[in-house]
Amino acid sequence: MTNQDSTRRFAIGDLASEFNVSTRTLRFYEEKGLLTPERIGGVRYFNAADRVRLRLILRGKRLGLSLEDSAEIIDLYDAPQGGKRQLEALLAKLEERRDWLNRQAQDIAAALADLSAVEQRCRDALEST
Amino acid sequence: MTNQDSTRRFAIGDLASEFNVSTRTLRFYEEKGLLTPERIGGVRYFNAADRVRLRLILRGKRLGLSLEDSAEIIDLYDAPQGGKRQLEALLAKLEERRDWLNRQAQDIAAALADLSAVEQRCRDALEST
DNA sequence: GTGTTGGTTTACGTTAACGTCAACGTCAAT
DNA sequence: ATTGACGTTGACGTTAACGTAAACCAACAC
Repeated sequence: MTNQDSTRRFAIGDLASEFNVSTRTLRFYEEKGLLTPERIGGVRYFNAADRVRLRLILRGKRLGLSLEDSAEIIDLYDAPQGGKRQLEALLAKLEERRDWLNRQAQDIAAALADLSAVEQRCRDALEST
Repeated sequence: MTNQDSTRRFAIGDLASEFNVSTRTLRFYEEKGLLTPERIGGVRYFNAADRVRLRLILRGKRLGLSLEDSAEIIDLYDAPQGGKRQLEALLAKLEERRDWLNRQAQDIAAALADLSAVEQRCRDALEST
């Protein structure tokens, strides 16, 4: 049962093809401190945590975040430790993020509404053919 | 009652401050064919349609679209005319867009879920203080 | 008439996020 | 021993989306 567990390591090519990004991209992410693969004889080996971070980075990208923003957020996520002061600051940041995500959701809802309207006009136009 | 109506024109500075973008940005958008202001003695005057397009462009940006993508979509929206063939092609494109928007919504939902989890851990950590 | 405000064009600069070589090492298979 | 697949480090190239500066015009305020 200890197969797909958290001790697994991934070569750069494997991770790249799994997430459909280039190896260059992964090296770039390491360079930027977004990923921190282990090095064995110069060769990179990514672990499960790196994989999770990569997933979050790519989701962030899809949502229109810069790598820097994603990095900041992910670091926040990894960080629920520290004093009361720190934790409260973290909660505040999380609140900001939540607001942002809700605004994004509103934009999407609006876009979907617009799209439906256009679609309707389009169907009407097809009717009158 | 004909005040804020569709015949209004906007100077570049007005539109810029209303949408909180630079005038450079508006000129750039014109250059790219995203906006097509009228010219009176060399000076740009934007109309209500330009304003709508600008709103859509900025929403597209927030959702992570490139200007080119936004342009294509907006042009689609403006275009429900043409033959049956065209209309059906348009419907297909709209469907793609809808799928994309739904995926975006899923990403947001996932991000919100993650955020809630972190928030919970954070509150727990605050409890044990 | 001389600022101040708001517009114009032209053109070079900048940043992010990689792409794209080049030149090289390494290990297993033929 | 050489071929091929996979890895490495530079280092320069590219594209999008503007920023920024220079040099200019037009109108209005004082």
